[in-house]
Amino acid sequence: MNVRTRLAPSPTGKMHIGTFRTALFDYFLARQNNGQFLLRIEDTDRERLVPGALENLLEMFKAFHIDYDEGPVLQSNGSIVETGDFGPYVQSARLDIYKRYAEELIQKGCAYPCFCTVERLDEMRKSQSAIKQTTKYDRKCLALTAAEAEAKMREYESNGQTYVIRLKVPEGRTEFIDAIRGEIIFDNNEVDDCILMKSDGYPSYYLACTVDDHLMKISHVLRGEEWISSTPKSLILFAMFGWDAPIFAHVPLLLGPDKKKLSKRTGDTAVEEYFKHGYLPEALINFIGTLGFNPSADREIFSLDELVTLFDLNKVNSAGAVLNMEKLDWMNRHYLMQLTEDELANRAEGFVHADLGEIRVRRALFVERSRVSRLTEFDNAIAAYLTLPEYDHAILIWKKADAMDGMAQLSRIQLVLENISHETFDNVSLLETAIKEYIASNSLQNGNVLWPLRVSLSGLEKSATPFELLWALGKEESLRRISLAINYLK
RNA sequence: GGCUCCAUCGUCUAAUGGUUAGGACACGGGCUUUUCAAGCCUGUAACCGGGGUUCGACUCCCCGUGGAGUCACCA
Repeated sequence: MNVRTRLAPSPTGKMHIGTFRTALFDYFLARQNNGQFLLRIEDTDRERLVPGALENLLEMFKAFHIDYDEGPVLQSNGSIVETGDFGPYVQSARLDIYKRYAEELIQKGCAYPCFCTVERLDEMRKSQSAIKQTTKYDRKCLALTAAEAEAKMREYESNGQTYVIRLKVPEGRTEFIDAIRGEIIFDNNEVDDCILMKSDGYPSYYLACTVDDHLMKISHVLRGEEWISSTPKSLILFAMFGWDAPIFAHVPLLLGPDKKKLSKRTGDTAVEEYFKHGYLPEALINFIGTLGFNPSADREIFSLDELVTLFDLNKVNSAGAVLNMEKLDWMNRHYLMQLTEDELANRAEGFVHADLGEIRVRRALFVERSRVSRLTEFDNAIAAYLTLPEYDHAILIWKKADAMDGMAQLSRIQLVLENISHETFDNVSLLETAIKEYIASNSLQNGNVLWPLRVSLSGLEKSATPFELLWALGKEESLRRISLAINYLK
């Protein structure tokens, strides 16, 4: 079987983190099987369309470097073009197709026009729920004979009135094997005669999605658990058309701390927000991609490529997953630690207000990366490197020494550092070796030398090691700060 | 409320009938160390309940309980 997966979002807002997780699974499955992963835009709800939503979606794919084989692609000049042989991939451009299939269904007696007003439908549902019944269409318009229905359709069309087309759900039951959950059975009595064609001429999700999944030869439908209860409608449609249904796999929900479907009230839902908070794409892929799916018993860190080879639909969990933000922070820190000086400077762009071309800034970022979790924290973390320290007597003096000793130690180390070459200053471990040798050969205590040195450089009670500070600040700036501290103690 | 799904440490999870129920985050302790991180070692902490099936159940079945999703001319 040629594996073809698809992500079918509707452009009603910024890309949702749950959508991204589904996209990841789609991607894993397609890539692992040398199949295709496609993007289809389901924009049939004209009222909920949000300008820029499509662009945001495509930008997020770019930001993650997740590529798909077919669908709309954002060009560098901002325009959108489609690739693939099964287009158009935007549903609003496929209206004639859906219309044709809706007519076929009416011909076959599998669908019928409905002329009920929204007011009547509201009333109907109200009285149904009043007596604790399942709310579903009462089939009033199904009582019309084919001829009556035909005549009424013509009448409505001629005087500009609108009507909808409904699915005529057959008797019996619908069952399917969910690739993640196993057998799921619905009694068709529970399935509503849902609308297939809306009064504005656009198809509903049920019709459009089913038709497109067939026409685009989708082999696996991966989607959120919230879709389980609508699956019978899709299956009924596939059967009516005489098409083979794809494999359905309902992935578990992403939950907020309240264990309910993630919502804006309890956490960030837009992928973009996570980028804004300073999370790295590789960390996000690792974190989200292993939520509800774990490839190993004793490993946490996986690259995108590793997840592609290790992914297994059978091993995807059924239960929802609460987002553990502390773990995301930990993972992000892990990936931050993997970056080289140059990479780090690149990633920090847009997050750090200092000049990233400056060597001191780049080194400061590199030194501080183990002390931050997210890119947004760097601005604060490197502040001490950019402005001259303001000393505090109590901090500058080591607990086991006094001001006299502190000043003496600083004066001595200042002389030592002056004689250390710029080459040595460019290498943290050489610097460390040189200073430790000086301490050892003069029978000094580490604390007596290192503590005031470190504080003279950073001005802080807690900071990176003096060796890292010297390396990041450079010889001249370091000596300048030491002099400053000596003067402060005088 | 109807229907459907789900149920292992606080959280993410491993275990596919036989384990002292493993790992990770977070938390506690220790090592390292001039401080803070990082790193390394280590501790606390879980099979929702009740019945079966079986020589043996976290694992399979049933019934409860709890949680969630869904019931639109939204997807």
